Amino acid sequence: MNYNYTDTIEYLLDWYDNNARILPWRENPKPYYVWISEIMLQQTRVEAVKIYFDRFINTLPDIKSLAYAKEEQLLKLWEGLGYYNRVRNLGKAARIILEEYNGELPPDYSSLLKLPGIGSYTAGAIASIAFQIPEPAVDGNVLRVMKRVAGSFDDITKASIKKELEQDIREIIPKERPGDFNQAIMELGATVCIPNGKPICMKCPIMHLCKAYHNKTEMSIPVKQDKKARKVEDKTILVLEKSGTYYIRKRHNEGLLAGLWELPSLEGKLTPLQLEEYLKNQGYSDFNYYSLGEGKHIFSHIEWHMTGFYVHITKEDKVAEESVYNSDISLNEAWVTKKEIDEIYTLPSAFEKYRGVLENRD
DNA sequence: AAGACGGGGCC
DNA sequence: GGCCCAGTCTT
Repeated sequence: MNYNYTDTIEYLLDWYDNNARILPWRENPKPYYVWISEIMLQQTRVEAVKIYFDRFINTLPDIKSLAYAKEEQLLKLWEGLGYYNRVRNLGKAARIILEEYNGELPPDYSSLLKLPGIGSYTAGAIASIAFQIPEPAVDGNVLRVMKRVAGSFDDITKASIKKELEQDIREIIPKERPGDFNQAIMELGATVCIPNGKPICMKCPIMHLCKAYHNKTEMSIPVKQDKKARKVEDKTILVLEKSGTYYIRKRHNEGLLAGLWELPSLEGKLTPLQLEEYLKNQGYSDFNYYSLGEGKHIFSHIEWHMTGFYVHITKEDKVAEESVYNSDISLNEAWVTKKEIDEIYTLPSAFEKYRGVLENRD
């Protein structure tokens, strides 16, 4: 397939020189900064990443500090960004880099690709941007822009289509400014050849050679296979309060929000009567409660429909005290203050609505 | 090849 | 309410 790549390069780089946004990780593109920013940017918008990036590199300024950071701290720095395995993989990769690469990111594509959390896109991005190695960095932007330019109705959700485009770009990527070339296409995709709504073709430096523009098919490209509907789950979220502390517990180590903390969330939508029964079973003998109303949180593949209750505990059975005390050793649950939740524990955004009612004591 | 994995902004 | 974002990993 002919994308008129050679012509494209000149226009693209020239446009990039005049239109690149000023971004924190662009000011000093050292490998560590490029790496952190690229991991954060996976499936995440530039605007959301900015604040997280600055805080992260100020707290953990180099690979060594990242390698030695505790998982609790890493998760806290990532709280609200989502896809939490990204930051766990960052830590793992940092330790591999210390052991196997003398503490420096390896300046070659295949070594980068082997590190946890780094796939073909990120390996290409780091190689080209941080090390000026001519490797492609094909993300959603690049797929969209290139398929529009080519006027192609290929289904971009297919892995084979992405691989093919990577190979095509590998053959024409300029040796001089490979990182700027990759970033130019992404920048074009993010600001001109946009995903939602109508692309601003009049501002595009390569509109004269864009087949989709010529054929007026820009709104029909890229083609993506339909994804299946989300599963809906009913949940009951509890804010259990006892002498100014709140009950939180650690989620299962596998699956959604693995290993993060949560306000107790029960399967299904409990009625007040069922709630009282549950609380008594838990050993709470005296309490009062009120409804916190409905809430909804949408994940990529699941939708939580929640109902919440605020429960003030005034008395609990000896048995319960005992069991809480015993299981406390596992560190899987805790009664903590709002301040401690804010500063130490990672509570994902799904609980935001109910987290909002927590108050500091005194 | 398909599904799991977060969260938020824009239309 | 749906789409999709500077994707990767697992099954």
